Amino acid sequence: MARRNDHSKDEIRRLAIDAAFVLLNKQGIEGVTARKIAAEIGYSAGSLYQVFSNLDELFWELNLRTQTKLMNTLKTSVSGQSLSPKALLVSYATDYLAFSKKHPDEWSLLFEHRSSVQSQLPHQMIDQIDALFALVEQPLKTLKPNADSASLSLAAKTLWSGVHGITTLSAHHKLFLPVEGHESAMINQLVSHFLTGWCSQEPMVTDDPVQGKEIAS
Amino acid sequence: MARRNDHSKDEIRRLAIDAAFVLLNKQGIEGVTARKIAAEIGYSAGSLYQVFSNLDELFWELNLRTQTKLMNTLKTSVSGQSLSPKALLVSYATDYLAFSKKHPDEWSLLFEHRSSVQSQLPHQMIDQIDALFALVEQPLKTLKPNADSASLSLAAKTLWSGVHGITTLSAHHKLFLPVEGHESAMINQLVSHFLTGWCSQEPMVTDDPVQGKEIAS
DNA sequence: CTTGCTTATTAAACGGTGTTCAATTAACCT
DNA sequence: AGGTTAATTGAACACCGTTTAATAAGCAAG
Repeated sequence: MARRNDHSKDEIRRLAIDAAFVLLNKQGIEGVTARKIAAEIGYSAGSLYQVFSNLDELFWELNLRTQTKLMNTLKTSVSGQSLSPKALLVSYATDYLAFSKKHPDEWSLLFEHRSSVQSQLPHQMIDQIDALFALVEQPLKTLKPNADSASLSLAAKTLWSGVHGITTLSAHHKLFLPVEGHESAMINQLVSHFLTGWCSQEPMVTDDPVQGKEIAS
Repeated sequence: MARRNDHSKDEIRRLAIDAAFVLLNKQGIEGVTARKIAAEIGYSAGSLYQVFSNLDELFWELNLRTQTKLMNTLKTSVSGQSLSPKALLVSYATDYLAFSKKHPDEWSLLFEHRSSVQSQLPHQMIDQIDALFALVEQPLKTLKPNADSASLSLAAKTLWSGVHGITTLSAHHKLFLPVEGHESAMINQLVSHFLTGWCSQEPMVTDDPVQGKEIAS
């Protein structure tokens, strides 16, 4: 058959992404294949290549969708409430962890997918990342109103990397399989202690206790 | 051909793992395929299944090898030196990060590989993990000699999850691509602040600032 | 209304993957 | 020497992403 004109290219793109997202959550990453997506939307696999240059492009779209969803979750869950800076950060972190548990395959794809053609992430993705760190920096700025932008950015990245570490190890059941269910306590501990240390920190500390140790490239 | 008796089963197993390890580092995870491994050791792909029940089993062996190597790196790099607890932890963390940069594919396989048949990790792997956390708990115990085993364990897991988070986001170029090269500063900051907070902590704090927030399973 | 052009669509093919299996045959045992 | 055992392999199977030639539906012009 040819030129059915049932759907425009944009419609097919959206249909494919929708179907792939459902497949991702139903069957996991391995379940998202060109032929399955195509079958799901009533087209053949080849047709996908009229709309995506390759499957990687579709995976980027899935990840963008996941990240948008994650950001909306974080933003809306604390909306209205007026929490202390620390409570706010713990709340964000808890939601981050909860999201990874609720949508494990979306989360895995977001952080595990490696583009074969490592171009650079789409600007919408960068925007989402910026928005995430803006969210984290906000309560930090409340705690340290005089901190400059660079140190706020660094603190946010450090803290959130820690939260991400707890989340990713928990999600993949790595490194401490036997003892689970302690993630919540770990998040509380990490945020609490980091904030205590950060707030009690002398401004402008070089902070390099191990001399002569450099990272080998 | 049949029954060449060139090698025993154990020898073939070892040959295959060796070849796969070389392939992993030369061609990345995608480069480790049954046919390539077999060709490398002068056998056919089918022969691998006389020695492994499937390729997953071989991947476990690769990961075990990587983890052992990582542990040896951590242990030997600070041997002899007498560092402060904090400097010791920073040193471990720096080595952890450096390892991920030096052997990116080994590291990726270790933390990204998902067994299709999710049995349970081999006991040697569990032993290595225990050894890692023993290493981390040691300086923590120096800092807090009276801490009970459970809180030491929790602190070690929390701190190391944070270190792992920095490492994994750095290794995968995720979440903060634009600003790189700050990993070292982040590690220093994380360890410093966490230790400050942990040491100044009142013993037996329930530590739950956000009430009514539970993680949805 | 028919002709012809355009192009969306697909089935088939290509080279790859992990895995299985019948056939082969070398090594061992009697 | 002959028979048994089992290591080894090539081919097959069912997938995968991707490409492509063939098809045919829609459209524009005559």
